[in-house]
Amino acid sequence: MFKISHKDKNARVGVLKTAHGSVETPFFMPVATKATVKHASFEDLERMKAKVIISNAFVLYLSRGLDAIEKFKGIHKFMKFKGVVFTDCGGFQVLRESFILNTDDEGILFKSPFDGKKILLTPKMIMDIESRVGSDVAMVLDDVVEYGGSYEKAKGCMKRTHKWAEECVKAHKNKKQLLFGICQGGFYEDLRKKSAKFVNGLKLDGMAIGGLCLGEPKDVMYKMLDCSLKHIDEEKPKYLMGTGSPEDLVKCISKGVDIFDSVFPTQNARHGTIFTWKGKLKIRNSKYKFDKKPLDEDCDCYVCKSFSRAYINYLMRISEHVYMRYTTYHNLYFMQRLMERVRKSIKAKKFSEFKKEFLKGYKQ
RNA sequence: GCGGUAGUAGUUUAAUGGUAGAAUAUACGGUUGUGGUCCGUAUGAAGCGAGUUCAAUUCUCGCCUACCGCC
Repeated sequence: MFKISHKDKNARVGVLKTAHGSVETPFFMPVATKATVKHASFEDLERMKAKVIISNAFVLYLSRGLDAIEKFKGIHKFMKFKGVVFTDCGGFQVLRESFILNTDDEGILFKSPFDGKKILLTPKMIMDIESRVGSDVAMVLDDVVEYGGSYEKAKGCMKRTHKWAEECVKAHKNKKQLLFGICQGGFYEDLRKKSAKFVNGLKLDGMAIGGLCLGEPKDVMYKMLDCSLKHIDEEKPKYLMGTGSPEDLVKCISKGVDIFDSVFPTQNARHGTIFTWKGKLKIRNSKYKFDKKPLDEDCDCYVCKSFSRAYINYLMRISEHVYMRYTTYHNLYFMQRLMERVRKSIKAKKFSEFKKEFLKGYKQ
């Protein structure tokens, strides 16, 4: 399932083997919650060589996409996506106030944003849904606590997360599908340790660290990440959920993280923040009004080859929404190339140099 | 020429005899397991002149401008 091929200190390159092909880690997954990456066609994803995406099984279920997906014998054929698909479980949606009604030990009671119906999501149920979606990697149901939540609350969520993880392992029957666990623990060191140890002990194909990047200061996030990573077996694939800024990825990879997903690159793209090898560029700013340069001078994506900053700036100012397609494409392309360079440098045992140089050049 | 109506941020507008509110535009930030194309902060306004009044963007008059009607 997962094999580490190269190591450079804590950073590593590995291969994750799934029902729809093998992919090299570290990698970044664009988010396709509702079976599409916003403003990116699958042709676009193929062209930028994004081989893994993550969808949300629970949202697919709520949006009544499941019947059609089953008719197509799985989400890959439904979306016409040739790569690997992860599915998230809906646990993160507890942080959306308009979405959640209540949580107890049995599961999470949601109010569907699509039709207002009440739905109790249980571990068993999400395993069934994820299996029907037919993703390559399913995530267990977890209970996330917000930043600032009390120790007692974080502890309660953690215990629930553990109980549900056991139930998911029991309910998971799909042999073609890998199952990843998620550890929690809020922002308390002892809980992080406890949770990582517990979930690490279950029969799972990979380990995710959840509940981070929720608005906490960076030093807190890295501290909590360290606490979790320390208690996860080295040979397991390690997935940090929800983190997606270029600097964070490079830093987290140096700590041994293999897999990432986040809306950060796509959301920033829609809001006009462009990732470049020299750092963030806010394409709406007036200084780009007449700029003939490409979005990123060091990028060879088709957007950078075709269009000027002035043009994208203009499209955004007049709300011609096609700019989102261009900026989304560029940011995701950037993430893919970043991961390529990371893997290459680890293989050459030059990751720390790469990291140092990248972070030096990448201005906030 | 006569009569009517209206003049408030760049634009569209609100309220008011006493601190002129918003939307949009502009400027700059933010965004991290997607409730979206979002959010935050800042800049920015009474056509001109006179009168009444302690105080006028507000009431009165004149001028100017725009629109409408009439000759």
